Amino acid sequence: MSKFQLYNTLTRKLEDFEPAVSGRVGMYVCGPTVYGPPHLGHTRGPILFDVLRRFMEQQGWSVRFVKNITDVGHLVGDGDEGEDKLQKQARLEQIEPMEVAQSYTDAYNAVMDKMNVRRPSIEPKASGHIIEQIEMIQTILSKGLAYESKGSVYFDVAAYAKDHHYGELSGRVIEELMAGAGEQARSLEGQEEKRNANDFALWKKASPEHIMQWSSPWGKGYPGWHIECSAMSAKYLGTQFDIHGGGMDLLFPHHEGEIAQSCAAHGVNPARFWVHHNMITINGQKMAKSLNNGILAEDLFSGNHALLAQPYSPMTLRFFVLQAHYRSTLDFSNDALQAAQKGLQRMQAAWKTAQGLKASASSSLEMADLHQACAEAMRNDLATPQVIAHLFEWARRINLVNDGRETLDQAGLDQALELFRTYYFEVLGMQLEGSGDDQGLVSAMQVLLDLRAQAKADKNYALSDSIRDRLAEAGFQIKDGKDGSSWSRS
RNA sequence: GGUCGGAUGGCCGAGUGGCUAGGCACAGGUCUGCAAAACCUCUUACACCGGUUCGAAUCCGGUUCCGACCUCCA
Repeated sequence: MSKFQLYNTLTRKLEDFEPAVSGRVGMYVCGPTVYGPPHLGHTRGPILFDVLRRFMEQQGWSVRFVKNITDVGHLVGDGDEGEDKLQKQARLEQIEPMEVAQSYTDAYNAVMDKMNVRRPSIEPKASGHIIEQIEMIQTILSKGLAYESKGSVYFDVAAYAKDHHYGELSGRVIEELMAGAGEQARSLEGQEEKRNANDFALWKKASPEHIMQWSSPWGKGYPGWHIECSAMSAKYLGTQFDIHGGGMDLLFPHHEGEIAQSCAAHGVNPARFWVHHNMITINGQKMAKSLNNGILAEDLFSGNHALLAQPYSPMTLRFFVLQAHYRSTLDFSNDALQAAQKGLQRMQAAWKTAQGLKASASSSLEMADLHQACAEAMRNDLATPQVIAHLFEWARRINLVNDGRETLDQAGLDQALELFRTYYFEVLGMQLEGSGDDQGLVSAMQVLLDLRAQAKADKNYALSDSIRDRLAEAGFQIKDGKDGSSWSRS
């Protein structure tokens, strides 16, 4: 059996993955910055790392999965209110940043739940780990790799680069960064306090209108963008853990900064494997506010968006995302989503069919080969598109058996059901949709099917067709088979 | 400008040198009172130009386009 191979951005190669501590995996993934409702871009990473976690658990490893919530930083007068206005308002009318962060955290998790993304083992908030971050900054300061400047603390990239390789993850060359950063970076706030344009903030002095701020040895302020991940991952997973994940857009400067901070403070790269997923585009273009093509997850689910022809369910989204490899860009379009939706329906129908199959005395086809193929695909850098292709082949075989063209004995049938359960539900984390149908609905539908069967027996086709058509309008599809009729949501 | 990654059949999308991924759409067929569903068939597409090789979508070089990052970003 081949080993589990995972692409490591650090080495830009596929490598055999084994947990450093036998049987136990530590994984940290950069979570959302909760300053707005989750959009489609926020869905791919969570789905990928959920699948990675599920797969590793299926290998028998226990996974501690940490995903942070970034709730510090901006949140400065979200509605553009001036300071005066803010101060004059009654306290309860003021924007309370924690409340804003909480509501977006809830919105994020609601979307995750719908997509059947399991909650992490630990979901630490940056605001709850200010002390750890301050301690880490002090450690870096004590090593002479950071400096204080006007109430802020900056990481000294030039000093760090003397003994370390700054840029090892992103492939940036420090000299070029030093040379090129000049022009564009000048306009940024706070540049004049830095020794070098590439230095990044570990701690930022809070301006008066900055509502979220904490006391520190350097005065009131708030932590820099990269330090939270370093501090929290070290706290919950140790100074070095197995996997650090995130989007490719975080490669630089965020993850490069994390590596630098951790190497400075702890002397090691925090993660053995760095795993990055690619971006999502819409009709071939990147999502951007200026292009007005950003789609919120909830918009996709409701279909309430100019670019969407119809709603698409959370499972359609999950299925769609998994049909592309995580390191490829993935393009959203109505055509592509509709194709995914159709395929998903076919897959689910095959599962229902499989559950109703009766065993034959002997098997005319194998199922073990598919099981093997799915396992191989997953071990090959999480080749979920290939797993799905194999599951479609599984569906084809199930349908052949259902049509009486092939047979499965009890063992083969059990094996078939087990395969689908393992890979479709457990590893890919798919869920049946429409499973919210209660028993009353099922019974009522059976009454209608019985009436229609009677009408057909009486050759009253006007009536039987009317039942079928009206149910279709109501969103239920009737399927006539040899052994009677069944229904599904269309 | 720098760094990195792409260009695959009508659409999406796998493909880690030889063994035609898969889905959707279209078309033909089986089945059916008619449909739908299901099943079968739809028998090779890889930006361009060179090169390496017995053999290249896959490796090397060049060209043209596209994208991400370099500034908050999943």
